[in-house]
Amino acid sequence: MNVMNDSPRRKELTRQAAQLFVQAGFDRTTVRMLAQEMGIKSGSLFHHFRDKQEILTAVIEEGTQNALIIAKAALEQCDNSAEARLQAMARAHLETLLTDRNAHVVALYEWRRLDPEARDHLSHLRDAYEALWETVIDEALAAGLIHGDRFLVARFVMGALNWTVRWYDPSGPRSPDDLAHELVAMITHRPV
Amino acid sequence: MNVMNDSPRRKELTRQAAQLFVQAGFDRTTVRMLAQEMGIKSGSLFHHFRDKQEILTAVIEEGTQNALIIAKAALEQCDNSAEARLQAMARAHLETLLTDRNAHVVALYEWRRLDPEARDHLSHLRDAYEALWETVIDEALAAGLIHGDRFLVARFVMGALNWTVRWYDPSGPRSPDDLAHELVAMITHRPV
DNA sequence: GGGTCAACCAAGCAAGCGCTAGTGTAAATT
DNA sequence: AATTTACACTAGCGCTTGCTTGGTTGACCC
Repeated sequence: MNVMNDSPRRKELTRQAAQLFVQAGFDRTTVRMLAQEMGIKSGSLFHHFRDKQEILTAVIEEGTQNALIIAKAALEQCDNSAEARLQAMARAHLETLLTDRNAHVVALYEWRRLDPEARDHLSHLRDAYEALWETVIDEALAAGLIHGDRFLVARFVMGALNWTVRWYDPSGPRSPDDLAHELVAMITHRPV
Repeated sequence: MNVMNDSPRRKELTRQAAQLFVQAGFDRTTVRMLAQEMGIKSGSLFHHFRDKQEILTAVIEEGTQNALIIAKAALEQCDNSAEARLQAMARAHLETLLTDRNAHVVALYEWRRLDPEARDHLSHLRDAYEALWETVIDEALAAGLIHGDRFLVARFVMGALNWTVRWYDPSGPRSPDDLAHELVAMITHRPV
């Protein structure tokens, strides 16, 4: 076994693992399947990852970290109005859900497969992301753009967005920007 | 092996299976675990179910059918206004999510473990349920209560509701009725 | 030009998996 | 009284699983 560095090789392997985890689910993806997809033998896998669990952790960590980066960038670039920031967050969320789709689907469906330590570590990453949302929601509430409980609104909105991985078809007529706009319009009490 | 009747015994076994599926996930729940929970030996399990897959199907079918029944009853009992019907649906949805929580969590997380035939059969049940939602949403649109695309609104709302299984704590201060009210208020452009 | 090291392989172990075959038995049915 | 039915048991087959072991390869370093 090896150290748990983040070599470029390992990053590529993580990307491929994500794809298989989406297709078959974590439990049904065997180390032999993973190895074959990576073009190596199953034994060699354990040179890069301590065990199968660590591959799952790597996949989810990668996706969550990207989401955080994209969301922060989106907030820095957009206008300062509460509505613009709300929409920027929604769009960023949907875009990550698309570009890192595999990783996020894995995070949504296989979270419970993480062992307690990994779950604890990744929870902090996710909390940092959700904190961004709550900030933006607070601003929208303060601006009178939306009403209600900040906790509930944040969770309703994230639920609506995360659910899109179930039905959204990227090759369809609707763009992520489109969806973000519709969602913001739906919850906005002051039409613009 | 036996016929696939719906004896009371089988119903009870299905309920217990749902619990284990939630705790460990379908793939990690072994037939030996199921049997032990049911107080029998693993071989005896196959007297009641053709195979492990059929247990999963039974769990999901049970939950979905209940959701349909409860939603229909809620719509029949409530006022005729678009808003009352919208809220009745939301509340019914949240109540099923609570009373049949195990079955619904399984449906949400283990849907992909179903074989094609079972998935096809259960899809129709689910479609019937979602059709109820679209009717109610259409009425709300016609009444000017909400705006936007019926398809998108329906999916956003169901996403927000289904996401509650991730964070909602039934022992907390908020009732399902409470949540339903907040959700309807959030998407309603004409405050009441 | 000996040493180091990441990367890989071949072979296989121990455990656990879903499921089957064959049998026993008490209650219900004829 | 004879037969069927429902439900449970024991024993284990055949297979797959995650992971380990011991060793090879080739690129780079002083």
